[in-house]
Amino acid sequence: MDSLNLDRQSAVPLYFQIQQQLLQQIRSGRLKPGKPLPSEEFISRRLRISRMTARQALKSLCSEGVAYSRRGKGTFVAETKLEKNFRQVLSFSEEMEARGTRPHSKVISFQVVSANQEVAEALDLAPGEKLIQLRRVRMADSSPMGVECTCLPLRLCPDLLEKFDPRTSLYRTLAEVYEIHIVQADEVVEAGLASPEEARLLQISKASPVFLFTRTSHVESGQAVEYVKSTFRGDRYKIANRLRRQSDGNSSGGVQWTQG
Amino acid sequence: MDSLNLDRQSAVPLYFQIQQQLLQQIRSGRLKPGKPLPSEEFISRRLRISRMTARQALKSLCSEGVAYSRRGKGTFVAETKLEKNFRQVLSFSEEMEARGTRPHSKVISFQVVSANQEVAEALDLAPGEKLIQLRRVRMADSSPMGVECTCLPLRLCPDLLEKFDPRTSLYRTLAEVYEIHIVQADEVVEAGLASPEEARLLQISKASPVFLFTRTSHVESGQAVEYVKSTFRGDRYKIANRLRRQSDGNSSGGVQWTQG
DNA sequence: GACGGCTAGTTGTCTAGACAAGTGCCGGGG
DNA sequence: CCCCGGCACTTGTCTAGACAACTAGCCGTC
Repeated sequence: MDSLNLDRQSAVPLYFQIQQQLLQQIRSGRLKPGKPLPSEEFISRRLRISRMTARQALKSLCSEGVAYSRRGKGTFVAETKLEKNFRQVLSFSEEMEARGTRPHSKVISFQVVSANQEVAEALDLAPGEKLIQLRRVRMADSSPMGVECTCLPLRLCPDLLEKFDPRTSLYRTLAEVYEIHIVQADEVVEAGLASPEEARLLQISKASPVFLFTRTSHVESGQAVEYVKSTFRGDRYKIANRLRRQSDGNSSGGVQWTQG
Repeated sequence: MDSLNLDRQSAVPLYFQIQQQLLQQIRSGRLKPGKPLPSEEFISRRLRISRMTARQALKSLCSEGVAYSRRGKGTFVAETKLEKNFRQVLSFSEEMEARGTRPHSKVISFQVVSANQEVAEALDLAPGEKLIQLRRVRMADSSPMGVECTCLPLRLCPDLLEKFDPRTSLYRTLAEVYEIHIVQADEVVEAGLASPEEARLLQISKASPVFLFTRTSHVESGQAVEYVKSTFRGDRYKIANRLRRQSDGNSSGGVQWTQG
């Protein structure tokens, strides 16, 4: 009834199969917060695998914040109060879907422009180098949520204007057509007030509070390939985060820990 | 000269000793971003330990975002462009120190109050249960940066009013005096406008843009022990984050990846 | 009843291997 | 010149153990 089983022919690692099955039991509510997960010993005997492999499955759940371990006691399902928002910061599409609304975009402009100093600096471009600039209003159902302006060096994707359908995923197009695989981004968030143009596009009153996001995305070599500035409605948008503290003082989460 | 060495008599785990030494080499600049760390094989031969132990040291650096691994290539020091801000979201003390300014606080009130519904719900309290409430203005040098209101159930720390010096670290006091070890927090960030009182305390004009933070902190069992609401100046405060994308779909950072 | 020791169960750490799979380079054959 | 195979190196996964350290309950002694 524990419905743990393995496909040893599969290319999927054993620990990952176990991790996914446990995760599913947690998500489905069969394993409730605070309740113990099967022990490393139990899993390894039951599935006839090494204890280290079972351990790897449990530890991966811990590193995601889904579970926690206590020496001498066991591994337990973590509380899941913020589950719905957890790790969804800025993930526009996912957040909209979690709310049951369909995300889509309205393209304001999609064109080639010359880089201003700010973008040139962020993307390490030659002065006046050409950019692809894509400005969109991000919508949830028919309600505008934010304005987003994405800049890419033209030389990296010279025919993007023809090859990219702005209603699809930009990142997927970059990966499939140009072999540009973004693996990391640095992002800064500020609180500000909507400009008159933003207020009009977002259908809010002037000087409403907004989030200002500035993101620089990089490929594996560290080269910056994308610069995005966006403005999101403060009344409709929240950032949710889970912070974690490690015993030594280094955080495994996306943010460092606050000292009280 | 690689200055890796072990104290086998120490109670400190071997992998942790290695991790700390590598971390120190990275922080000191002897290992630069993009450069490879010693391979698992090299470390295990050099220190005469098992490869799995060397691996554990490297993996722990990866899980902290200090390094990253590429199958077939090696483990490398992560880029640190945003190092100063990276993972410092809401870490008031550290951010101030990074700017070269000294953080301190001005206590507005430190008293016992009855829980309102919002706090009672967050901390799972009985109706009307007593709280310790600490309101502070967070300052950088002599400039106010934010207002913070911290609430703790009185029954968990009955004599905190006497035992805690508000100029010291609250978390350290909770750990040392009451054995309350906070290991996780869920936080929500909103963009808003300063209220008249906040504007006065922060010395900004009314209706200036501000960040609103709401944090619920938990001990390992999942029990909520702290509820914090704070308001920080939008003109002085930024949130910096590094997002990382993994091939699997499991994020090691604190936030999930945005689809372009 | 209080206390202490024993024991079973659990996670933490560590060993000494194994094979798979991806990367980068070099050299040989076309 | 270009391509491809082989080789060295690396990380990813897995095995089958070992001992240490901690927890919780049980039981007998004081």
